[in-house]
Amino acid sequence: MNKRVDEKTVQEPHNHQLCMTQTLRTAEKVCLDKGVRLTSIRRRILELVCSSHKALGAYELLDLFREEDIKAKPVTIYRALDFLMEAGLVHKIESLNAFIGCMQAETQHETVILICDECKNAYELEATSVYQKIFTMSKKVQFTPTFLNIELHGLCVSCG
Amino acid sequence: MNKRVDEKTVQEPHNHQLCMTQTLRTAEKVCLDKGVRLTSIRRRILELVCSSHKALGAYELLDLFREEDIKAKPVTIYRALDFLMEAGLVHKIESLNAFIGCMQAETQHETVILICDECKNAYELEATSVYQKIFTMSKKVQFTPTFLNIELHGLCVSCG
DNA sequence: TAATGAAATGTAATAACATAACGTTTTATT
DNA sequence: AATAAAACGTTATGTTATTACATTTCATTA
Repeated sequence: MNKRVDEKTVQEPHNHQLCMTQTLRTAEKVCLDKGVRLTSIRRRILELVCSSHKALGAYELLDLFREEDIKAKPVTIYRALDFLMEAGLVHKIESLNAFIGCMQAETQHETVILICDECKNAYELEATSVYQKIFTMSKKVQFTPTFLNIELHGLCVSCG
Repeated sequence: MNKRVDEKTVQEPHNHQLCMTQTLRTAEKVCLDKGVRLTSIRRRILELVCSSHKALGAYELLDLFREEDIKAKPVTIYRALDFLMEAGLVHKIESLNAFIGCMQAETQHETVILICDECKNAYELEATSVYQKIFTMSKKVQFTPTFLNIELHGLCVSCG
């Protein structure tokens, strides 16, 4: 059992081992489809990001990564995170300068990120209609949208 | 005419001198109502933030502020920004680590921030129904919302 | 109106987050 | 095996933000 998993604070209680296994399998598939390489460093950092549903900072990930590779430097982590974000396997939570694994990298995800300010768990809620509404609004003022970021802070069911 | 104003890139062309005057007047009123003090430092930093519709970083503001107070330090700016954000007079754009003045501090503002990635102008669009929808969604998963941040990147009418 | 306490500001140091530049190694392809 | 591109190593530094503590300013009231 992974010590970093705190199932009580995950929004929907789940078998996290299975959750991770599936996420990693999806990652393999996504990278294969895209013709990009999920190297051992990238894979390991994805595992660390996904080892819980807590948003982790780059330097927290660095500390964890250093448990196995003492010589790792910040840029190692940032390069891996850039790759993983590009592949849609990891998202950055801008308001925390922290990162979460994406549990639905394959499927469409126009999502709102729910962030518990107590336990720092974060997860995504599909919100396509919200995206559509905002895109429509923006077009009315002749704004050409490229990327939408929605972050909702609050307390999760366990902490609220 | 203020050299920092670039009217072409403001979404709705406007008399920016008037825009600033009104924003500052609103700020006075908001602070009076709240019983908090809009000191000269705070007022000056609000003026700088509002001198254009571009999102400005704290250190950009520091450089501008230092034109008048060479001894100013980062914490001077951050303290003023904290105060102004608390009062709802300034918003932080998390995805840019930058700040904008709020043109509607008095009235309700459940807004989407539109950010032009070309000219860096940013402005707010009222989106109450979007907020309601997201709050409703979050409550369905027993999440207690406190603060919602919506940032839309793209190109404004002048740059698109 | 002087005493007082709270709020605001000054100052120095440092923490936290992120990237640039350049050399070396690994990998896939020929 | 030669080659070129991608990935990674290493050092340094740039950027954003806060902590801690001293001093000053301000509003209150004794």
